[in-house]
Amino acid sequence: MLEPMARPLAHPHIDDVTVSGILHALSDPVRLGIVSKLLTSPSGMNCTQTTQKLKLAMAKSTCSQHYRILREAGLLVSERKGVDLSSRVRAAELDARFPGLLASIVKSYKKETSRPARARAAPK
Amino acid sequence: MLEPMARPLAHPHIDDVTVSGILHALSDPVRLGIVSKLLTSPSGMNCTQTTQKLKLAMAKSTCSQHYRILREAGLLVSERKGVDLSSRVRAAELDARFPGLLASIVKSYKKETSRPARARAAPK
DNA sequence: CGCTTAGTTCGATAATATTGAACTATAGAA
DNA sequence: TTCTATAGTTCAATATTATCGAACTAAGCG
Repeated sequence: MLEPMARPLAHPHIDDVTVSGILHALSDPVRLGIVSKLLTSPSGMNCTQTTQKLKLAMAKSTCSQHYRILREAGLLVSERKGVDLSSRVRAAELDARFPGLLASIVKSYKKETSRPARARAAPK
Repeated sequence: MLEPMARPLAHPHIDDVTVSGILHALSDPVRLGIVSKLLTSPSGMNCTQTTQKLKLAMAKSTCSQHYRILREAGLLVSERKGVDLSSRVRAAELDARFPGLLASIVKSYKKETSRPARARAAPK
């Protein structure tokens, strides 16, 4: 009998990756945090580790969606590693297509998180 | 009698501008196009000119919303110039807060628009 | 004033995102 | 092999957000 064949994951060709797509994917603070974290996690990271490391409370279905969005925008490659799905940033490819873009975004993000936005007048 | 006082436009303090906010604002191709165009339009640009110059067909209410989103994300300053509202990019301030970010995004956008993404297998 | 140009606001509809529950995939134990 | 636990995905319902036309507000001009 044939292999059940794990459902193929959608990874766009690097030439199909768009700036708008990248910005949309990273416009969510959670996803930006994921990518930022992944860049310094050479062995990749899965959903569970993500929720732990970023100290976020979110449904696993939500985490799954975030990864799907990042993957479909061309930011990540995901592959099965035993029971879990491990993802990494397509850093080299992305930098070849849009030199400096991702690095610039992550740099700004880190600057921001190291010193959060000032307190609002009316914090709602 | 007091001035009718034009409704004040919301312009966030530069320290309240966030990376996610910027990326979200620019994640829409129309808005990215507007900002890109504005950067080379020193005298500013209004909604009508935007629709013309970018050759876009959109309701003026939609254009108004796009400008509102860009303004509230901290990307633009808008001011009345007689009958119309003229907007410009807060380039210097933004570059001081997030060095290179906007320039990097616009550079990538221009690269992309100068040579569009390759044709899809199934252009739907 | 009254007319024209330029935007904004509003109400309805369409497109996205979030979540818990149910389902699929893989590894390891019995 | 069958049973269990772990890790994600898919689904259906709900909540946000975006788009559009229509109605309304602001500013300049005759």
